[in-house]
Amino acid sequence: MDEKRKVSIAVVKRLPRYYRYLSDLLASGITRISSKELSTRMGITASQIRQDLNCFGGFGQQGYGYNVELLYNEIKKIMGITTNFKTVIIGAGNMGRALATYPNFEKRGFELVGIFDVEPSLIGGSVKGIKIMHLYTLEKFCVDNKVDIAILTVPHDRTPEVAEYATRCGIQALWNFSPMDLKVQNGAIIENVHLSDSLMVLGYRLNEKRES
Amino acid sequence: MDEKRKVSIAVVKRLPRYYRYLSDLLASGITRISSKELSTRMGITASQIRQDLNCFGGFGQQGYGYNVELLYNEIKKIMGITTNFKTVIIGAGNMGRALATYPNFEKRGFELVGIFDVEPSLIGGSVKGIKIMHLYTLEKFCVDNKVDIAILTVPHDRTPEVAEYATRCGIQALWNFSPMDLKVQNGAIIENVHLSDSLMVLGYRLNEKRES
DNA sequence: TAGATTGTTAATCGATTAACAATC
DNA sequence: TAGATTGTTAATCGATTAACAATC
Repeated sequence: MDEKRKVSIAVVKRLPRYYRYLSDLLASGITRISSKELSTRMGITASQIRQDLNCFGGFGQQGYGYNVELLYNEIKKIMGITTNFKTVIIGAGNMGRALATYPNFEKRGFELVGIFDVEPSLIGGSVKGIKIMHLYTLEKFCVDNKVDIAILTVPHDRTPEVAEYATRCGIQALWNFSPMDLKVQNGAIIENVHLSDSLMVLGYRLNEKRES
Repeated sequence: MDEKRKVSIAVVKRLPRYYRYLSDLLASGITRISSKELSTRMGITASQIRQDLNCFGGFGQQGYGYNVELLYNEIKKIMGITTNFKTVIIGAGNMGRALATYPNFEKRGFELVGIFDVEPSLIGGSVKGIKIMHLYTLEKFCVDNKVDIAILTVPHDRTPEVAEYATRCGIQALWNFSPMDLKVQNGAIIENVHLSDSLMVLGYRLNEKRES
């Protein structure tokens, strides 16, 4: 009895954006907002906002609009920010260490519980008070700690094996920073970040602008 | 006389992916490929591949398929990888320094020419052989060097003013890492990265999977 | 040549936008 | 109550997929 159909990925990808705007509204003391007013701020249509939100429920009120705090908390729940995902970083290089100190992740409900690497000179060190451990101890670590997510910031050529190992340890979600499409393994969920892809799109758009 | 209509952003965003797959094919010594075979590897339809490529020209040959090296070089040109964009990093914190050492950017035609910050303890130091300079010297630096792109890895609250300053210095493209939608200023092109948005989507999908 | 595979047009699908009755 | 604005259905738009004639 699967009564509600799956929300499209296009909608899901807009949710963090709604969350950011609502957070800003809340911070500036605005308590109610109409889809019309929000659409002006976000640069999308009011129709789209109402359609998107109605995938999850009727959070508004006719003639009034939306209560900012209520809507903010609803999206917080929908996005799982209240879940407190236990997260490990695999790969304690520059990018791994940068992500470890990224302040936004904790605010969004992601708790860093461990950092792993294979490089002897790094192991035993710590980032943000969290010890860097040897990757081979991840399996034991996952038995003791219920790890939800692994952030993969490992060299390109090691990524597939590390991903495979992480999922074998029972980690169900991978956030991959290598410039490759990691294939789903052992049923794990994967988000590929592809920073250089994004930069290449910027380059394309810059050339396009200059040519016009 | 604008005879060719603008390529949709959906297509442009797939180009780096084609580029990666072709690079891999080239590395493994495969010299020709059909849209059918490539579609299997990439997990998209052959129709989409042919449609996408034909936005830019007819690179294939009936009965044969595509020459891998030729197609690779065409996409390289289309994406502007041959352009060698001069790039500066603004914000020499953890993320800025991590990006400075990210090996893929140079390979993709982005040359790091300067790093800027306002923090006195950082200025004078260097990353990857490139001196960290005071942000207020950026204007002069841009007069002496033709800077194409600024990578913004500055704190959230300083981002709008820094972006505005960078564009006033004549920089036409910004790659923004702050969790906010930077508005186009002085006609500059902007790509927002939004790492925490991506992580939140991963969290949503993980919850969704667990609930099913 | 015959088989394979492109380039391109037409059909389908899904996402966005418009419209409006319901109702606060 | 009258005005405003939602939730939702219908219309539109654009992107993806299918089909196939052209041709290597």
